[in-house]
Amino acid sequence: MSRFWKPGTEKPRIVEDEEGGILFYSASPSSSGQGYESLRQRLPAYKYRTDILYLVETHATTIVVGETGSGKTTQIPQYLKEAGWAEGGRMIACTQPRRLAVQSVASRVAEEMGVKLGEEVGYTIRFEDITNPELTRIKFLTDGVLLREMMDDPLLSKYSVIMVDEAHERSLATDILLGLLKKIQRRRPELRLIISSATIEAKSMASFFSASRRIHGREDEEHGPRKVPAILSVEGRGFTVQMFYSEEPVSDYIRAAVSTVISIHDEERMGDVLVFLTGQDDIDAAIQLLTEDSHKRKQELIVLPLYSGLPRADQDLVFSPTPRGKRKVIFSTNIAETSLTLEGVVYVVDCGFSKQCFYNPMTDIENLVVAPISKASARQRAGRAGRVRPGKCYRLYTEEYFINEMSADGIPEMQRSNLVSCVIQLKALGIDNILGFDWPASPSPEALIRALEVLYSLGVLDDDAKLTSPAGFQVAEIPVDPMVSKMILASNDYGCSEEVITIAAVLSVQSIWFSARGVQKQLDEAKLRFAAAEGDHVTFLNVYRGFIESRKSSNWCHKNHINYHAMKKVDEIRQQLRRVAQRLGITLKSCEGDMEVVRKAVTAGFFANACRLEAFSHNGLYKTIRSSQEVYIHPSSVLFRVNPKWVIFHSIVSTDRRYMRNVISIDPSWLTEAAPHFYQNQLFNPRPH
DNA sequence: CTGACCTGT
Repeated sequence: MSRFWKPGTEKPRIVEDEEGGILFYSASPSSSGQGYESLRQRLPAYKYRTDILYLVETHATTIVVGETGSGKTTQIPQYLKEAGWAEGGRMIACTQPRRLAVQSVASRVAEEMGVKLGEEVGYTIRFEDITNPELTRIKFLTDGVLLREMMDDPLLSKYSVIMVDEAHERSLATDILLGLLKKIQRRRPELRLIISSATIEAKSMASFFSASRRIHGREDEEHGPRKVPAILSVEGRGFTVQMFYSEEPVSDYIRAAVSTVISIHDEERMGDVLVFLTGQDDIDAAIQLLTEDSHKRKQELIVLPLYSGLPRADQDLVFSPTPRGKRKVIFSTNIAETSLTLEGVVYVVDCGFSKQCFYNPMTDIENLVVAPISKASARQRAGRAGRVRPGKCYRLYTEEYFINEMSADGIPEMQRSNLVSCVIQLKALGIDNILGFDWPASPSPEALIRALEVLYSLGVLDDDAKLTSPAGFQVAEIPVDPMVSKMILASNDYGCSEEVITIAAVLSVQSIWFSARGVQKQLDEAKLRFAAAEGDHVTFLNVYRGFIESRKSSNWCHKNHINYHAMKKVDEIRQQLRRVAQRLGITLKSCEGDMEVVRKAVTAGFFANACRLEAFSHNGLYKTIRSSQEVYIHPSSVLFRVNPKWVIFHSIVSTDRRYMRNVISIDPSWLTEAAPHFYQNQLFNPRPH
């Protein structure tokens, strides 16, 4: 059982742990915080309490290397508060990359302190602000929310200490935040930073925060904290994990994973198995193989898939306790690497790959590809076997490959993403020299220049690459992709903001359609009930109207193959966008069914994604106007096989062909109307056919 | 004639 549970006392319950994963803690002893004192003192972090406080006092930046179960996330903010860092109206902030982690860590800390959540201890995530400006002293928040807060308070002046947790994950928001915090430190020497990171990244974090691009010798060494970061290592509470490697390279990792599971089951003592694969297809194939191969063992195995697209009820199955005499086998994507922690896992099988998204600034296309993982990822996966008792990890690659060929770290998201949103955020914070910005991991100049070009073409940046007023500031203010923001701004001129905000909300979620194996046909039929001749964006409006008319019924969604949770999110985003739009002076107005103005507003944001059907094309070949790239309408679009002459797409997925997803038909004259500078006269030049 | 790794404002 879990290390926090005293057998025979109370039943364990599930809450998030400090890695943002799920772990069994003992049930709360009572409503008072008294009972936590001894529990807190047994955490590894407690031994370092004095050291942590001393280092934070004397150093501008402290890097805490803390492994699983060290208690750093829940304890350090409390130590800081106890030492007086939250006095005089100041606050202690602690950021997390994920919403769930923010909520659970905040409620855990409130419980330990014996205070009501939302008073002394609070949290803020999108759509949810559980803080009290008068009372809150310790605030947990996503790093994305803290970035948004900077737009109102660029120096984050209400915080005395900012702890950035899980910095080794190198998410886009974390890296932007780190770059900006380094800048803030120069203006606010009294501010303290705590960066929490895994071992591998600690040194690069330290050198990032020590290196100064300013003139040396200016620093005032007699007063204030030391500028060179301190590094403190706190041991974790993970159990040892024994490693096993393939003797030879594996050609079919799905088959290898399944046979490894079978031999674990036949030869090893009880304990659940977690298998890391790359995606839904892998997982379905592996489960099919295993159930075919192991019908004899059927009564003993509970085989479950786990990926984010799975309905919530199916996801919850993996958390139910394994009955006595049975063994759970979970086939999972990367979701189990950082986002969720499964209790009871003793054996991990690691295929050595994951799906990763790479952005190509030359083609402006994102590619989702199966790629080898890094050593850091492999260690993280292996560590999932050592939370309950000593575990075993089976790597489906050779030890030689691990040592000599696997790269130490993954490529930070910053270096493989479209940077349009990132650049506009920095511009809104007054960072003029984007190319010279001091990033924790510099993105390629090509990606930055592409982002600047896109923003310039949207009229968001002027000739001096400064944010335009008011358009640039308005686009930065709306919490969606800049092209979507631009579309919302344009909707004000066309008198269709209600419709366009709904479309913007739908475009901001993964997919509103519910797709599962074997029901594609029913899904296609359901789609036809909502399909609009103008294209997918107008179809979304029909779906949303139906959802509202059904009074947001989950049953209605189910019957129409629509993802209820996605629609709830659409509704929340829509409400947020309406509030922001009103604040920016946009009139909320419906065009009452005039879809031409809606399509014009879409064009105003997405003119750069215009395509023309090739003359005499029999297979639906389009070419983009901007760069003559060959593209096709995705079969999931309502315009598939309709093939209007002129279309605009929202995004491209690249497989063997490049497919446009979410397509709307337009009139080419709207392009020159929306972006004369962008198209000039290239549209109507006759081309030889 | 077919795609959805994971996050976040």
